[in-house]
Amino acid sequence: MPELPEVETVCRGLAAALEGRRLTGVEVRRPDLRIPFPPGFAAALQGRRVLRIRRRGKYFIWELDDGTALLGHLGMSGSMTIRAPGTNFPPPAPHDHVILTTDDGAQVSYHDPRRFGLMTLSTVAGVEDHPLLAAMGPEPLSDAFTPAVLAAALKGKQTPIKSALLDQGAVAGLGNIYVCEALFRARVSPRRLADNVGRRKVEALVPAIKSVLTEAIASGGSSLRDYRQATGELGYFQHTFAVYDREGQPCPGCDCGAAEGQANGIQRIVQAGRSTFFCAKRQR
DNA sequence: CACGAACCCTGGCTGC
DNA sequence: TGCAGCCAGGGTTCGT
Repeated sequence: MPELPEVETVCRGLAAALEGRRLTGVEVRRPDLRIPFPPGFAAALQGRRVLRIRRRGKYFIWELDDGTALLGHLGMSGSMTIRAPGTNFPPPAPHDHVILTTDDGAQVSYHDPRRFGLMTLSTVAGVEDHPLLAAMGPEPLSDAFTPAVLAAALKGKQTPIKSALLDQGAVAGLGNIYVCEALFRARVSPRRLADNVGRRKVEALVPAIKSVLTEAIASGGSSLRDYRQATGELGYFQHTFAVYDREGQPCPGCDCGAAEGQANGIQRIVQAGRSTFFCAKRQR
């Protein structure tokens, strides 16, 4: 479910509520997420103060006051929800796998029906070198992400650009939705081989990726089925999708498919087992 | 080596 | 109404 904008939105919500707070309760209700919790997981968090919450790609990182880092991923269906101090906390729902309590009486629950998410421990000093993060590509919203850097990542790859951009080692944080949207903005066909994306198209892709991610973050992310911000609010970027999940609808760029009986419009294909949505007329 | 398919798991929707 | 089948925002592993 969550791609970079959703994880960023969740981290901002968590940071506002948790930075400076102490974790007074740690309840692990189900230990078998994608990878098991490490031994001593709950004890390592218990009593620690949260100094900072940040994001790397689709991972969240909590920096604790003893140099421990909590490193986690929301997978496809994970969410983190804050319940403010003073509210009546509902009993744990099915798939609430971790419940944290803070010293000001707030509660944070990690909920993940499909259990593709994970949480593990690292250190603040070494978390960037953790095996889960070490091979990750540049942050797309940083100044380090430039056309030259993207071109180098695509060079020689005989896989479609759609698949290449989903590779977290090329650029961090993109998922199925935002790759489709960025390719549309840059007018690049998802079927074009990565190695055959010319310099001008790479130069269009970089700002397309940056703009779609920036706008999605400003909208609180995209809520399709169960995604929510940490505050419980829905994101609303899904109303802005140009192509994602819009098969058969007119292309918002060239309006093909709008006229009666006209064959064009947004089409859906499958690449590497995932749906791709695009306009074959506008994206080349 | 580099690619795509299969798989991990559950829930929701579609169509018969 | 019931249920089988398919699909889903992620990532890893296995086979070609």
